[in-house]
Amino acid sequence: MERSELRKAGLKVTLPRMRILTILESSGHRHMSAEDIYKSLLDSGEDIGLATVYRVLTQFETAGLVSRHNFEGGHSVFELDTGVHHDHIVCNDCGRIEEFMNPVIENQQEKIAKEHGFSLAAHSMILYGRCLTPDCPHLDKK
Amino acid sequence: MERSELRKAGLKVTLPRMRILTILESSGHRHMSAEDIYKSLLDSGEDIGLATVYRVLTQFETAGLVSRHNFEGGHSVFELDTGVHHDHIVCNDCGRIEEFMNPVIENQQEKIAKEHGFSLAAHSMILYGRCLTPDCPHLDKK
DNA sequence: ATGTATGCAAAACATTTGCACCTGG
DNA sequence: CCAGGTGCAAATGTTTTGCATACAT
Repeated sequence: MERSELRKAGLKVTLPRMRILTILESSGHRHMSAEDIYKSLLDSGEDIGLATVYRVLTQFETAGLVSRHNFEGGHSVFELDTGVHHDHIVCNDCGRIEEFMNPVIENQQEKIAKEHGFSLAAHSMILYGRCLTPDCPHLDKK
Repeated sequence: MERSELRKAGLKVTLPRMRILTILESSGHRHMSAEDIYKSLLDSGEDIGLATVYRVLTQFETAGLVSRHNFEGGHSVFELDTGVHHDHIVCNDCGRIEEFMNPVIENQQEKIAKEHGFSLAAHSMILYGRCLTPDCPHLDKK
């Protein structure tokens, strides 16, 4: 149960935190911006401020419950941290986000860091392209 | 000469544009934020607005003279586009930025896109870590 | 009760835009 | 001369913060 996850992180079990966790778990989209989550809360009738959404997400990130990714265009997306590392490929047209994990790339990253005398702390790897699924809007664009 | 580069891009050869090009060419740092460039202009006594710096950089990016990278923390860095693709590894402590190009990673990216049914348009690959150079401040941090 | 959390509004950034004035070709 | 460029200030979009109030433990 998630109440214990919060307590473990030293966070009080509050309604906003529970609701935000629930949305991240049950929304159809694993990847959501703070604004997405905020709107989703409003839609379900909750009266939770956007500032709280940001505060809670930041705390969750610190606690390792959530991970944040900086996408192009200066906005972040959040997702539940399942503990399994992966990177992302994003469709420029429909916004679809898919996850991948490529061991070859992960290995090369370590190798590159070593070659440059760095100890690797993190990386951001995002592929941008166009998915060719039937409902992707780019097919209609002139 | 760079005047022709500008003309080729359909841009008038103006003082701000020349100055910004010069800074990008001759500054010790290949990677600069808009603010960095703006400050550098002020230091050399130029009276050029920050808005102009952004406008010019955006035009240069469109013209392929400059490339922009979205770094962590929601700010962009710009660099002269030499035509040679590369990615970046950044020191979290001293901000040092080094460039690399790894053919294995580039290949895997194409492969991943294919596997997911995407046509790849671009990618952002940034490694974050700590460089172990003698003057890097992290060595002093307690 | 008491230290945390929250809501709201205001602040902080990075970046963009509207507009009157200036300037390169 | 005149389209395009620039400075400045105001607007944007995203995220953070100050503060008085409300809540979990």
